[in-house]
Amino acid sequence: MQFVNGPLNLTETVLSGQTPEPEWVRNGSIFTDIEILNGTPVKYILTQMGDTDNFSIEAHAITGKPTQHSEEIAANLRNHLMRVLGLKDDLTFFYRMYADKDKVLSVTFQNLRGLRLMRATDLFEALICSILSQNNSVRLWNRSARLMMKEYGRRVDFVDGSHEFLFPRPETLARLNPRGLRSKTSMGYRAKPVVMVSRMIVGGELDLSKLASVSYEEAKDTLLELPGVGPKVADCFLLYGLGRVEAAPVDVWIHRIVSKLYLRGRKASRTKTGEFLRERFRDWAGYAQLYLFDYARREKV
DNA sequence: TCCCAGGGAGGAT
DNA sequence: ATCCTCCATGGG
Repeated sequence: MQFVNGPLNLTETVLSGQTPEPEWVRNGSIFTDIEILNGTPVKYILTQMGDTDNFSIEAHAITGKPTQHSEEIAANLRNHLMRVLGLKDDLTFFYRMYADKDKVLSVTFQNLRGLRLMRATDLFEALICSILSQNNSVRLWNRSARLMMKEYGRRVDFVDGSHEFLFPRPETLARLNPRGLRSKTSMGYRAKPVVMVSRMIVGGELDLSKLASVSYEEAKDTLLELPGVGPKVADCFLLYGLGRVEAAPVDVWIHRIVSKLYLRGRKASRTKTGEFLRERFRDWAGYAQLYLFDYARREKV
């Protein structure tokens, strides 16, 4: 890949529980996802070649019609991967800056080198996934998302005979009875806010794209008005959906590890923990949070 | 059986 | 502002 800043660990990145979209399907070191690229559904199969620091990404693209221009699709896919895998983020700079500056954070660099922030392709998808993740495990919210796609998403057939289901549109989810959605996806009480937010978008009360052009604080205040959206889900959407790298979602893992590693075991509130991360790491707060989260979860701190 | 998972809402203090 | 309790669901 051209114009990549620093290393990549594709497996760690995809499996790190981020909420821009449902986790890509994994088969060993091969990952599969589908996306609408320039109006065309594309199924792509990825493998990282080489190693973390000297890599390339091998990609096979499969489309729905045999007549599409492969060069254009390849270019679209390249742009898509650059964005969704955060390949422009200057990880080398990040590591260098905090190697001396923060001995706590830099410890996590050891095993997580090449871990990157993913970015959403679709804002609605990112918001719904973030809502599903509340008080839930990565495994379970992904299961609910997949069930929802299969039940309510548009089916796309590919030239190799396979088929996939897209993430449902807000119009579709807005029409549902929350209890029906709940029974088919086992998302529990999260079904109600999922439907309510969908209805707000369809009704024009909520325009997620508008949040991209306002300040972090203003966007967060707007998000906190939404049902099922508190500080953590709002920050997840700001970070993974809108790409606001100064956002630092505070979940149980971050709350624990920041208290332990930075505050000598003193328990700060979740609000204070978020403020601490944002003030300390500024434009790298999202990355600091990602590394501390993955480290905490991996080490079970 | 209890506790936990990338929490949020509503209420009481 | 901070501290309850409840909210579904499945895994350990």
